Amino acid sequence: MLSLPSLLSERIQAIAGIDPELRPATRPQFGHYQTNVALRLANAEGRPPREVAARLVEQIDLADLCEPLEIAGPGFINLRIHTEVLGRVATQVLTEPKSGIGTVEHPRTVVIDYSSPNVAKQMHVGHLRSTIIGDCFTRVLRAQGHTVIPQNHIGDWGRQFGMLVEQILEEGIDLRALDLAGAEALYQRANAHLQSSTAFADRARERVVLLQGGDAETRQLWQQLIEVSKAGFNDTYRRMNVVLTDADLAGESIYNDDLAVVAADLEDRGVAVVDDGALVVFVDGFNAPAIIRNAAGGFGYTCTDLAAIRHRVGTLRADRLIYVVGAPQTYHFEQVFAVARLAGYLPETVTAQHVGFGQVLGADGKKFSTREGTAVTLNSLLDAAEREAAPAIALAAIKYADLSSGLQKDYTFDAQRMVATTGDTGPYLQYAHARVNQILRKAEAEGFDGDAVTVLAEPAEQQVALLLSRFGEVVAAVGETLQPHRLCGYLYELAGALSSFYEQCPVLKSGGDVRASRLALCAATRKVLATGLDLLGIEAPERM
RNA sequence: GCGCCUGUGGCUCAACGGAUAGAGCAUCUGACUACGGAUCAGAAGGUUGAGGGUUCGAAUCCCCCCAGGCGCGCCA
Repeated sequence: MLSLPSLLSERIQAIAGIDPELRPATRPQFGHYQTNVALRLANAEGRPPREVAARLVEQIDLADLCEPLEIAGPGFINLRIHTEVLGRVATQVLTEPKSGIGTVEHPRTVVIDYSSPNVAKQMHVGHLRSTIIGDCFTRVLRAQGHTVIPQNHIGDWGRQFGMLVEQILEEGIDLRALDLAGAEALYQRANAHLQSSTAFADRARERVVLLQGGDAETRQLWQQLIEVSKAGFNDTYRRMNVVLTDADLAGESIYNDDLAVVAADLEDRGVAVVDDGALVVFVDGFNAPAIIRNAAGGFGYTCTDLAAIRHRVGTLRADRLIYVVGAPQTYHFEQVFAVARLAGYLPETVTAQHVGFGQVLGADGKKFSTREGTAVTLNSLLDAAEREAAPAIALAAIKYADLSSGLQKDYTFDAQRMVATTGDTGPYLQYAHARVNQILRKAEAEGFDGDAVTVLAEPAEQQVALLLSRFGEVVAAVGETLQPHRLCGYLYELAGALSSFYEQCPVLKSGGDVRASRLALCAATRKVLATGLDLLGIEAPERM
């Protein structure tokens, strides 16, 4: 079914010939929607905007959906939806399984690269955002009918394993008794050892060769480190209530055998050239070449990312790639994408997007770190929020704080502000849901009788219905623009409209058709709040 | 040196080239024998970092500055 806003747009476009860029009205007196289509056409036609608007209003056929169109200001056309139509749409939101979220016409196969912690290190602040944002994308795109393949690109390969394995052997550690925090402590000891002893550094280097060569003992210890780390990651994922599973693990190591293949392929086809002993690709617009293989013969993360693209497009059949990785990596991904295009690993039909996000800052507005100067662990952030509120609320608070402002910006982790139940916060939305749920619970106890929104006499009722009709559009916009804060803003507006509504309009105490209609409106709102919060990865409690 | 991001009321953030720049927090006024006041209604608070330009129209686009952050060949 075509959503109400798209239906209106289509009708206007049929006459105007261009996308009307329909927008919610900026003020109540301007109705429900406005379009500036006449203003834009006036330029091309060389006629006064209001004259153009008058012609359009005469020809556009919207009598079944709207009150008579109005021309206002410099030439805006304002639309006011019939209340019967609003009621019908609100009822559909209640009736339809997907609450107005449209299934996309052309489903895509989307690979989303997110979370990506490193083996033998606890998850830190940086992983918080990637995990929350990626989880939201997975939920939204799946709801739209896309096939989503999350890829948790964990750091399970590289030189650090040389020193880790050597340290394990030297200390005689039994890895089965180790947890992730213990593994991280081991990492730090190994690193210090590496700095202080050239003999150890030499052994670590040799151990890397053994690991790459498939030496059994080395591989076994490496594998055990991964198991220990996975257990730790999964504890955190469970705590965060995200959809990632072991099936989504696709660590760097799985591309190990492809690295030399990619390098040879690029070199053979002349995409890459040897320069200063390294195999590199020069790309226009980049002031440094992409290094595929360093002069020592090693492969860096550029090569790994290229191999991953090849795999994701060639084997997983993805036609959209999304990387949820911090903003500092923007340059890297632009370059990797450019190289992949040159090499043909990324055909024109496949889109690739890096969703860079800003840093999480401490309460002092500076880079988040412990007193010792090390990065703050993700679990300690969850702990901090849980000191302010119950776990389900604390988690909602963190996720909402993370998703509700633009992703590019840094944001300050302020536990007290996040868990506030007033204002634009996760807990406020949860509260709105819990409260409307209480009304419905009582109604259900005495025989729920609202299944259609039929009466919308009050402005507060109309406002709720109007917002409900926009849900599908908002979700579609998030799927397209990858901006979760739009959904947050929408849900906050809906929760506010709901609060105003039940302040002004008694539900249980009203009677007859009005009561039934208001109950249906409540039910539709509860459904959209719960569905919307779920898309953000936030639980909608029945009571608080 | 080059490049990217950010700059909006005291604070935290919206605004997809459009009407009088919107919210929340904090502050001040109101509304409770309540469908849970964890709420609602209202007030006050802005030359959108500065200056030019494009446009019928600029927080938004272009140019030049200023401030802060982050990147830019052999780590990932």
